[in-house]
Amino acid sequence: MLGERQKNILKVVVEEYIKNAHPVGSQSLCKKFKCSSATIRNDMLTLEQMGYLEKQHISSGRIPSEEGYRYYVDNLMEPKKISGEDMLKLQTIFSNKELDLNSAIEKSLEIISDITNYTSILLGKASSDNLLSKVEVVPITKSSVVAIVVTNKGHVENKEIDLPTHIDLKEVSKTCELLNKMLVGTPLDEVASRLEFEIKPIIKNYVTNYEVLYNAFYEALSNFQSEKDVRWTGKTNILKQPEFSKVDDVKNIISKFESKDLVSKIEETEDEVKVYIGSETSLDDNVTVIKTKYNTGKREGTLAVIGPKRMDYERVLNLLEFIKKEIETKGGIND
Amino acid sequence: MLGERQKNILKVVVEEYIKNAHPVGSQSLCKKFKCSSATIRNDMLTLEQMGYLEKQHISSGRIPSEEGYRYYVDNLMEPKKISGEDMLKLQTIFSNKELDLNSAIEKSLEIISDITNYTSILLGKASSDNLLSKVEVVPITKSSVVAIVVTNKGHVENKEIDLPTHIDLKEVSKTCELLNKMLVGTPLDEVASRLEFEIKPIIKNYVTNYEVLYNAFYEALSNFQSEKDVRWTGKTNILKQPEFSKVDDVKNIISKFESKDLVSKIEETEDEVKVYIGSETSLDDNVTVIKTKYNTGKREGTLAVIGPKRMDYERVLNLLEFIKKEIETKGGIND
DNA sequence: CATTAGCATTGTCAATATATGAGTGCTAAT
DNA sequence: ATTAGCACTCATATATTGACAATGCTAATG
Repeated sequence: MLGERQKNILKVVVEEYIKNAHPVGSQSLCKKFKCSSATIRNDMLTLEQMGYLEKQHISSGRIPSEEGYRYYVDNLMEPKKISGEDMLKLQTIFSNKELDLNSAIEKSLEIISDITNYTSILLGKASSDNLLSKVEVVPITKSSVVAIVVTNKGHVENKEIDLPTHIDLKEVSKTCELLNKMLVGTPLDEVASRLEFEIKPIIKNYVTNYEVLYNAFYEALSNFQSEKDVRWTGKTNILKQPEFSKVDDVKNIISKFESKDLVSKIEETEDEVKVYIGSETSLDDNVTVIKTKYNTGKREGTLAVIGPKRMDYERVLNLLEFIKKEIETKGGIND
Repeated sequence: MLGERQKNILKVVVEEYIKNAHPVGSQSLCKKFKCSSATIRNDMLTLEQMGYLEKQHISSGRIPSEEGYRYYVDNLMEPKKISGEDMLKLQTIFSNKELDLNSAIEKSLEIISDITNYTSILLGKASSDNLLSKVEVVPITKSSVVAIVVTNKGHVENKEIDLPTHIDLKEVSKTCELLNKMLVGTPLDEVASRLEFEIKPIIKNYVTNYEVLYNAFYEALSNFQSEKDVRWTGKTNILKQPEFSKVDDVKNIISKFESKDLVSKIEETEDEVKVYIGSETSLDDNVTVIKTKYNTGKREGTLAVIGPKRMDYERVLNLLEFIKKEIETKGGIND
């Protein structure tokens, strides 16, 4: 078990390191703990043996290990209130009646990125419990139409369909009507299968040239299903952090940001605001991700802030909690 | 004026440097030119004095200057034919009847990025000569709708509109009908002004609660106007090039990539395939951009490849020219 | 007059040495 | 349990050196 002073030393080391990004030596803590550097060193040694602190080399000061951050977040951090200044900025956004919810969310993430110099991500509109709400077809040229699909949560996707020249436009709108009649209310992830097993047999009888048309719609609708809406704010902010001073680290994190499975890695998260440190992120060992889902009933998505492990946990946690709450009340009221 | 041998030396230096990224010394060219290193040195000196070559330090080999690359592209490069291998890859894409044009274009840029390790960009659907072709409103909840706008080129945009609770849905669809009647066929960049000066006076009489509704549509439509479609391929490829071995250069180019005016910087270009070197790019002095517009009548956009100044000019130029031609024929046929 | 051989010059790069300073671990004394 | 003191370790910074790769220049050559 950790003694009281040891806990406090760990807390101070984490907070100092968060602030300055410099390893913390024993001397610098003497006044604060009213004891000699040797005493601090002894405690630090214990903390290191327990896995909470590390050294970069044998004679460097201590920095928190991943477990150290974790212990700090779970036990040491005092959930101070969000600072008045921060709160003010956010409140003016959410109380602005002119601003619709989407824009308010985006703006609030911009503020987070600005004041913290971290990167934030907004993942919108997970398609899993979206229901198909309308299919629309708009002719573009003689041989092509745009298929537009709208969900009950207001998510819109579109796909251009090139038609074989021998298809009559009437056939197309007939198909569209049918799709509307039969598919409205279907969860998006079931659309493809229902299309295949329920619609296909029927369309066969109604529409003369059903096969080409069916294929086109099938591709359009299933393509839609997989697309996700991702909004970055301050994508390169994290590079300003001193931990990213080596080329390889920079290249590495950037390519992670561009990778295709990033969305799924961020997306899987809980309802509450949660902290994922280093290896817990399944994204990159050098970063911390603080994220949460929001759900207004009408709309849902994920908010995430990505920063160095040396992230200002207290502040970001507070900010995200506040924003989540604001979104959910503002979203609720407007319903 | 440059002598024949001098031109050839410049040509070889550029090509060697493109291939190896190592400064080219006088000795290494002796055999090729059947003369002593001193002779080469003299010529190199002349080339340096004329601004075509540079040294990194007093005793390094020579590398091409920006003007050197320019001279090479304008006068020295022999527009060899596209290599059989490259052509084959691209042709299979464009001859694939299953693939629609958009996907074919994207796939072809993927290939360019793959084989060259450069970054490519596809800018779709410049809105300037898009005509508004349909406005659609889909109700989402009691107090919100999605406005969907389609252009004659198949570009779709949408915007959620939060309605004040006291507005009847019928008012909304009445407004929508009116917009369709009056705005279809209008160039996108005129929509906002026509909305204000022509529609507003009329809507006033037709719709009881016109103001809120008008504002909502105004915002939605003008917001739409400014959005652009950007597709990156191999966004981080360029970082693999040896010129990006310093942190600051990497951070710099990445933040340029994320900057908001990037689109406009890339977009302004000519119909033919053109080369912009270093400072000519107005993007970053360390890169070369080769770009072109394509226009199939039905669809238009910009293709661009971004690489180091030490870019393989011949190859990329050929690839882009080929793709542009393929797009325009394939696009034409499908009309 | 263009070309060349020869040589001093100038820079990079890698290896080596050297000093400095920050911080530790350990031990013996308090 | 705490502390003072000391030897030790390592990072960082700086200077020195030699090997090497090119260069510019000059004087000789065909």
